[in-house]
Amino acid sequence: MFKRLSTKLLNITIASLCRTKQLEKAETAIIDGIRLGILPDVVTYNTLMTGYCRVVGFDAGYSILQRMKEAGVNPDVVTYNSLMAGANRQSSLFQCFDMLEEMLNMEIVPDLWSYNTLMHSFFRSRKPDEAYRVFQKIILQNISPCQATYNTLINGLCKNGYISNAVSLFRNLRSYGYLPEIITYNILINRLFKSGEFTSAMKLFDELRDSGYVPNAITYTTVMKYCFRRKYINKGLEFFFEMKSRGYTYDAFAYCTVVGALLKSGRIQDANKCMTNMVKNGYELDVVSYNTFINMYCKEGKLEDAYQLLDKAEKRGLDCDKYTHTILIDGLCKAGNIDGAKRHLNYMKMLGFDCLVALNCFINGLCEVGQIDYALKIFQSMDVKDSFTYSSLIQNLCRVKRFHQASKLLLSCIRAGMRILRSDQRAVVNGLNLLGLKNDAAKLAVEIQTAKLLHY
DNA sequence: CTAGGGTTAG
Repeated sequence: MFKRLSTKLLNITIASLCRTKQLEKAETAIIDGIRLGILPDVVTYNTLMTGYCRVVGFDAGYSILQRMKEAGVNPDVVTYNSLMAGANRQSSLFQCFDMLEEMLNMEIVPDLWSYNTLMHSFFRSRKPDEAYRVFQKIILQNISPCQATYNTLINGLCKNGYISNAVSLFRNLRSYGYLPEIITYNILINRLFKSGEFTSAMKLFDELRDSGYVPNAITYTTVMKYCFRRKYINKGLEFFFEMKSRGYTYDAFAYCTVVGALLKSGRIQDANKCMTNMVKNGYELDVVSYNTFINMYCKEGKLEDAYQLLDKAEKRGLDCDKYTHTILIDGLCKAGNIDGAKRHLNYMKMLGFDCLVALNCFINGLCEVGQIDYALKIFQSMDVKDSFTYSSLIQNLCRVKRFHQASKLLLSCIRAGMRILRSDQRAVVNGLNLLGLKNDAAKLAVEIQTAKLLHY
């Protein structure tokens, strides 16, 4: 009896340590427990495994499976659900599937959560048909879906372009005996915004309030973000004040959203005040918060402070991401430090990050200092480009009246199926006209129309 | 074990 109670206590300790990412301490606690004769059980290992999946990754989590077998503890359905979730977190459908198969081979019966996770994994990998088949399997096996099943389904349908199906599922939830939760609203509101349906999303937001729910931090952060995107800065800020008045400032998500918008709209002092408030709240900075801070310093022109912060983040053991480096490269370009930007870009490449946005910033920076031909050379060396890449070059080619080159780029952009700013298109056509090249201008206009027909 | 929110370039 005493021992069972102790294992329970051990498990609570491990859970708390894993939640706060203190894996080493969790390991120590297990060893200390064994010394005292408290043996870890399946729950101990499952908890530890979840921790490793979250903090390190799937492989690290999977290695726990070996350890538990060696310790003579048999894995159960939760073990495999946890591994499936770990695989899903790093978007590995095949590993998720492997885990399901391994579970079946071990004659462990999958439960609702196994299917929820598998469905989620299919949706994430853009396989909506397979995902839906998992849902049907749940129903056919007479397992009662839970709220999360429907939430996952609604989110996945939206993500894969079936918004109207998701909306009607949402509307029918009551008839299946489920009340939409706040999380269900949040999912649909976010997805409606993401697909450009601003008005419907805002309507659903009102409906959420009318249904007697109080929006939570996630609802507010979502709504704010898309208000800001539409340049409704003050409207977004009103929501921020409203959420603050409700006490929802326990994490950095809202602050980063607000500061990002303030920086974009040039309200740098306000951004600074906001960040100061965030720090005052005592929240420990994570990578995104650092990025936002670094971005602020760059916009203030304080590159040295920005680099000092990068240093601090790295010393704290945080893994900087592609945003961190892109922000710095853009900062260097905007400060006119092309050599520095080039150096940082090489460093970023060496680290293996996706450099598309950083390269776009660099191209922009090169054009800004008149090195268009160098920018074109970079452009040609890129194997992935987007409309931003084209846009910078087209605008700058127009600026120096190289309209023929601009029109070539414009056409290849549209032919590659990318949307491009109307103002860019006009600039090229008008430019040719201005030079008296009426025929070329007319021809380009026709070619643009034809290319668009094929793609939009 | 689980579903929803944040940061980059025109």
